[in-house]
Amino acid sequence: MDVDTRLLRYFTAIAEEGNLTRAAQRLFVSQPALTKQLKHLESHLGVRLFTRSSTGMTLTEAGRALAARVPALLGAWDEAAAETRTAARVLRVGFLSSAANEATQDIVAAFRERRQGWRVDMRQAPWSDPTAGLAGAEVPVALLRLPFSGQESFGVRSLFREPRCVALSCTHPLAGRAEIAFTELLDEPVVAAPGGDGVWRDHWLAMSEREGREVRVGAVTEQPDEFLSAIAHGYGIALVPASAARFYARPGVVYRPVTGVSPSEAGVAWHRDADEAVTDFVRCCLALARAGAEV
Amino acid sequence: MDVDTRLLRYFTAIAEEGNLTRAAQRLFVSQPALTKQLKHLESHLGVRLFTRSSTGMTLTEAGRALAARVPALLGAWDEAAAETRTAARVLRVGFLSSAANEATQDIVAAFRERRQGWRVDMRQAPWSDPTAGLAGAEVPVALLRLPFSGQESFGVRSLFREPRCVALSCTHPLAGRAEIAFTELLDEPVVAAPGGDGVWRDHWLAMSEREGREVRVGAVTEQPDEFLSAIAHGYGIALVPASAARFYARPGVVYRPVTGVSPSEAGVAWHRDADEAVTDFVRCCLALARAGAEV
DNA sequence: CCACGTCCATTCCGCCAGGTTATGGCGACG
DNA sequence: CGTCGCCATAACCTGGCGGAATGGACGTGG
Repeated sequence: MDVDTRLLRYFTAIAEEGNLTRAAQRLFVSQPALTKQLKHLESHLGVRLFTRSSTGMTLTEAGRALAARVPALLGAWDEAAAETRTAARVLRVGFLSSAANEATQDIVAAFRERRQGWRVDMRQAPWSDPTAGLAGAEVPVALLRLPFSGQESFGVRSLFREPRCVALSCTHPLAGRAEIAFTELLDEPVVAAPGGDGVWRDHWLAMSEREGREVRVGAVTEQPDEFLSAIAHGYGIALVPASAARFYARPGVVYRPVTGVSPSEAGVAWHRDADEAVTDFVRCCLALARAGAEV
Repeated sequence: MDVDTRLLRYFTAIAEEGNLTRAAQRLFVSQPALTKQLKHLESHLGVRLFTRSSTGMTLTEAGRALAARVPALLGAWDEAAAETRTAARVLRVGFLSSAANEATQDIVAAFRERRQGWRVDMRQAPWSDPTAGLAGAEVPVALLRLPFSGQESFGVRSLFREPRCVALSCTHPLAGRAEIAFTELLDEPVVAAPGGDGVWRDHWLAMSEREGREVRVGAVTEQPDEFLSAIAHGYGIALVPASAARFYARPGVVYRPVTGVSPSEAGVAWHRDADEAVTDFVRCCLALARAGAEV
């Protein structure tokens, strides 16, 4: 009777992968769940969309007809949603923990100054999505950390750089040191972000500074509070922006400067086909980035 | 995260009614269910779509923007589904119990002759939907009984007429009679179809032949088997097409000719914007209607 | 020819979204 | 000021979704 966008995304994933198992892991669901959903779609349409074989799934004539239509359907929905939000004078902004630091409030204030009567709806994203909702079209613009994979398909501007430091438990042997060389940390277990995103994860694990040394993952966390408690429990250490010392001070957690790792870069990213409000927001970001960089 | 067509239909119903309670009964759900679903949609979009008051719901600016888009979205989906079915060489045909009688098989055969390699997918509709799925766009074409309300918005052709007779329990006092006058039946309880469709229901209750006499409804049924068992149990009598005697003979149920009621008219109806396969099917119906009428 | 790997289907189970009924709060209206 | 209509909330129930484990069909390599 009813079809939702999820079903359509499932369908395209299967079509593109040509393989249920792989499509399932790409969508982060189990293979039986996909089987079942696909059956629903097929019985809803009364049509077989794929021919199954032991080598995989291939689209039928009907499946190809549907596949040709689905992107337009999903696009039309995203567009309608974006237009609705615009009409409500609400700008939804994704962000990653403290992505833009102290500048965030100023950016929002500047935007509300520029667009009287608008509201800014800040949505914090989990670290499993370094695009902060941009990739899933949940937000048209986001404050985040660079680089992230898939960056090329969005508009991206750098806002400022800041050094990275290390977060460790106050009980850690190195906690008393004023400064730590990254080479001293190569064998420490780390508290990492989940997910498979390559560039971004590599940056925070400082893969390029490890020269091939293995990473031992002591814990995986999605959100700041989980992260802090993992650090405090001594499950591992982690590289964080220097500003974390101001934003995430907590008993049991200390932050120490680190030498030998590249700085972190904060940025703003947006969907290419976004509306005027988004470009206004980006302008505000850029205007305030200089001020923020000096903090 | 995901939106389905149901949510959009709910939304338009609320927008059109301007009143949750009425929209709820139009959609055959409870009012709290609508409240909850609407909240989901609003929080998904991060936008208030209606302003609530004790006089009802009125669209906000954002709500109007969405309302302007939704028909196109739903239409695009229906279109994509129709095209997919066409590509699969499947024609889905809605029908109402024995709508086209013996002709049905011949029509299907003729269609398969005309369109080599096509399959016809017959979907039986419940009597709560006299359009046999046409109104909900579940099928592009249907075999049904005329008249039904909303008829003007579809293509409609009459196929044949046949007399109506009365179905009654074999224990009924009149069961032994060879023929019955409708005036003798005015005080009998009847087994009726559910739902509010005016013209169609009135026709089967023979409202215009009752001259204002009240109808007593003894039972309401959705499907032939329910109907037959209701008749057999003596919950009431009912007018049926004369052909029912052939299609629905059953122990405990007798069919008797009735005088004083208009005949029943079988027809084919289709969506105006349907594709070639549908018009082919309609042609087959018309070609075989004459043959069927003589049976 | 068999043993194994791959891929899709099936089964069973826990859980949540979406439904229902009952009830509360609030403004409009007589 | 009582009453009615309308929407929100609470408590509860159930069907469907998703997960883990398993089965079955097919191809492939030793």
